[in-house]
Amino acid sequence: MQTRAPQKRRVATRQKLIDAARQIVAKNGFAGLRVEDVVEQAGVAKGTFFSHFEDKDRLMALLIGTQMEQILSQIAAGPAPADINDFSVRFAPLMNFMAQDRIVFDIVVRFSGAAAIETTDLISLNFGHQVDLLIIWIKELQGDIIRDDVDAVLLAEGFQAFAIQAIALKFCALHNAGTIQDRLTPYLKAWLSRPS
Amino acid sequence: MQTRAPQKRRVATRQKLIDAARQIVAKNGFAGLRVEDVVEQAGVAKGTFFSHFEDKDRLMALLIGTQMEQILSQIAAGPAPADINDFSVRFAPLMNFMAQDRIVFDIVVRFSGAAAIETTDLISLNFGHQVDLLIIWIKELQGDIIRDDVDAVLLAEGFQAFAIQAIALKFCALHNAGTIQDRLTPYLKAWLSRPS
DNA sequence: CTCCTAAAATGACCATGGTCAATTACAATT
DNA sequence: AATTGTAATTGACCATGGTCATTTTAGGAG
Repeated sequence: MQTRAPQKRRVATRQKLIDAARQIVAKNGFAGLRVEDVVEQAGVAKGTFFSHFEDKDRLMALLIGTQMEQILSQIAAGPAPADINDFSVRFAPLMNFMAQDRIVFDIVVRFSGAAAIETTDLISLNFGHQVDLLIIWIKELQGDIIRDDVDAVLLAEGFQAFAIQAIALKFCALHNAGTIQDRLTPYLKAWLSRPS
Repeated sequence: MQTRAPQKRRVATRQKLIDAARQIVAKNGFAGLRVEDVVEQAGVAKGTFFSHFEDKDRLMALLIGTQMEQILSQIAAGPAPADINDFSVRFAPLMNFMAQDRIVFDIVVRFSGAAAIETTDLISLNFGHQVDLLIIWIKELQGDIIRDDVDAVLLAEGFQAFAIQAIALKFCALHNAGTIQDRLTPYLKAWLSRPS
């Protein structure tokens, strides 16, 4: 089945919608993003929006995923962690981004799909990329300060589970003392440390 | 500040709403729960609903939390796990309940502690009860098959992080092969096992 | 029993995400 | 250039969660 290439017009319209959404998010935050505002700013009809995006959440997932990829590439360009505490520190920008807003975190969780292989969804792709980077970092330290009795893939995916948990606690009124990193580190120490 | 006791009428109305909601969920599932149907079946006006529940999600959280407490008490009444694999098996009913439906899982995550704004929120309470039970189970096996170099509380909370991750993968189209328990067990073995 | 005040309930109304039959613009074919 | 099939867009309309000024009712005081 041959899928015809989209017309130039369609590509332009899509870009107008994305640009408009980005501006609105920059001004009002993700919580203040309304479809009516997006289409008005983009100068298209409401129906056009939904012919480009399955729903509002997909557009948000696109915007969020794009930013997550940018942040992750910054992290990947930086130095590898030297100790377990560094894992939290290096990932702080990405975790703080995910934790900036309840809506953002909800979207991330919903679309994370943790380490998906074949999908066009940027967030789940990003989670895959996170694992890729973590595996590289873990393998560098494995046998040294990191345990080598567990596969690096499992250790990397476990990191993500703890990260999500640490971020979730940020939104808990009862547990919002301290930074995300402070909450994550004890788990990582127990999870990654080489048994002595 | 003295809060006056609610009138009998109010208690009765609240119960009518909850009963109506339960019947609708039993018939249409959580995804098919509409506020208009609830108030119609309860025989009250729409505004009454929102004077009893902050929003629709809170009602769902109440229904879900109630069922989770029932399931957890069943689990607690059963035998303690004899090995690490048993942890997944014992918790299977609760995890399958949380994984029955995307909406249910979303609500659970949102209110699990990621959203423990109200201390009366049954779901976050339930997560606390889960930890309580897990701590008891862990302590029974700690030093034997379970590592004792990490605090039982941390181990219990880590269990939850892995459980959420395992359930989340169920909703990922690419990773929906196998049971939740199958996905959880490798993490638990690595997390709980006494280093040899 | 009759007032009276606060609690409780009401329902018209709003906000906003989402649908779809109808219309317009594009590009390939003649 | 005219025709035509289909991609792209439109906007009136719908579905449903949520609001709030108004009305009704409980139940205590006199």
